[in-house]
Amino acid sequence: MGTTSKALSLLRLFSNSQPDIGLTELSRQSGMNKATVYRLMSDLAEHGFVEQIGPDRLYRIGPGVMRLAVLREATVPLRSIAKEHVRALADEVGETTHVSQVSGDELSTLTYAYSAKHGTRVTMEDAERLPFHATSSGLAVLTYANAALVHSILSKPLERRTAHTIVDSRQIKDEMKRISIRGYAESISGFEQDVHSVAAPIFAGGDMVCGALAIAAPVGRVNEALRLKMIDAVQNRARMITEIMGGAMPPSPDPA
Amino acid sequence: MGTTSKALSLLRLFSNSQPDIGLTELSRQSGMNKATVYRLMSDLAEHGFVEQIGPDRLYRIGPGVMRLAVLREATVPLRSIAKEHVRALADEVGETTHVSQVSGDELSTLTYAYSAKHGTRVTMEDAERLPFHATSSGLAVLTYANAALVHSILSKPLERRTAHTIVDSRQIKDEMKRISIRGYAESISGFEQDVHSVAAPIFAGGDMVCGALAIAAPVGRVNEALRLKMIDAVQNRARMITEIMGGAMPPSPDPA
DNA sequence: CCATTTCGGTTTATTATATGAACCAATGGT
DNA sequence: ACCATTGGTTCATATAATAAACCGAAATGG
Repeated sequence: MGTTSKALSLLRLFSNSQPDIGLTELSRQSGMNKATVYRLMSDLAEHGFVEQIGPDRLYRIGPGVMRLAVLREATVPLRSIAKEHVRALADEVGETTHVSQVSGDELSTLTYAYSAKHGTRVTMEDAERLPFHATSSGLAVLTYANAALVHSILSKPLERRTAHTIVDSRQIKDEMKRISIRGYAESISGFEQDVHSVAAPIFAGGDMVCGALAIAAPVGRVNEALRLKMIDAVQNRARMITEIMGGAMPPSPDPA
Repeated sequence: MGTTSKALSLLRLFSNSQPDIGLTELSRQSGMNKATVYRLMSDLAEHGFVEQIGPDRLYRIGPGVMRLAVLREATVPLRSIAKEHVRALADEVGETTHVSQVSGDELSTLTYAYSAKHGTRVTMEDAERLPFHATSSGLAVLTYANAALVHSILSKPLERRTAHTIVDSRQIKDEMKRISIRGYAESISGFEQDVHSVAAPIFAGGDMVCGALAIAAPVGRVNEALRLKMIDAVQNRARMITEIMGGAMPPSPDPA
């Protein structure tokens, strides 16, 4: 692996549940030598991608990424657009909504919104990585993704998250065919127990899938009426976002 | 220079006025060999920091930075907080406002807001880099920055942006002393002709300066009444943001 | 319509750079 | 008082980065 890739892969270790990481811990989790990690992190820090805080010199994501993010949003304003629609959709349906975004072979939460309608709700986490095979968002994206991404995901063993997680790649492919016909993906307790979610793909810049819009509700609350409402609403909103992003839904999926 | 630093420095070439850059152009502007740039950009693309678009394969900032940005905001929510206050301040004063953020030895625009009160206004640019010596925001930050940053900025020659730009480091230091006493910085046509701006520092995590809040108005509109209003409002808002960010304004600046 | 330039990308011998084991000094818990 | 752990440093070794030349394709222009 190239040195640059090593440095960038260190950034992947940071997450919402692990926002601050020490030098030794980074070395452990990355499998790289401590001296190597030290130098790489110093390089990253020099450019503001990470910063060190506190007396124990833990690293965290730095201010430098914000400039790039503002720049990104200036050209591809997916997050700011998603924020509005995620809010509107949550109010409309009365359940938790979120938009996730593809980057390489990762799918992660961009923004989400809760509804005040019910006391119980599905809760979300910032910048959470979503597995493609176990979430409705992931399946929605995978269905319209290029063959390279599909292969990259399905060739590795699929993690069993719950008793309901589909971990057989053949079954996933069958499901993808159904999704391409219906136009939406559905997952019942496949990722988190007692979460029922539906999702629709978002396209940008031609017919390239760039993410997904999803609604997630507690399983017990999803009767057939709510389910149909969720499916209808998520598809409509996803179409709206796609249109604003200058994208187009492919009329029929790649039959290959 | 380390390989990682080279790769990251390539990202600095992207800006609002130059969001898409080709391989050869990157090579030219960075002074690095084309093959080197190619490999570095490939590494960056692999991690979603850049992506290639269109038939001419131009590079632009990729989706990967958004995940990091969301993560950053989850721990240091400067931008989301700034957004609200920048909006409120613009409405309050009737002029353009913005918050900028320090990253390493760079200061760049995080967010800004316009007021609809007047037909003419100072316009801003996303993710714009602001020179420390020629803007009120820059001077506000520099005044409370650590000695290393001050030296790093003032030891290099200072670019003359307009006829009014102060380019003598001794004069800058004198001005910094005055700023530390007054609590705000002021710049009249130092960066852009006919722009009068005032700024106050923002602190976070102790007494570390992390950015600045500023108001900018056309020179012709700034009578003494408006000027005093701007100064008062910008300081109040900056204090509010600092408080929310868990920061503290140092009672008296480093006398060194 | 052919010649030229420019583009993104690739190859390969050379060389500069990254690496990792061992080693500090400092801190904190037992 | 001791041991374990932390962040950080050193330096010989080996690996990975580099730069010039090259390629095919697509514009450019006379």
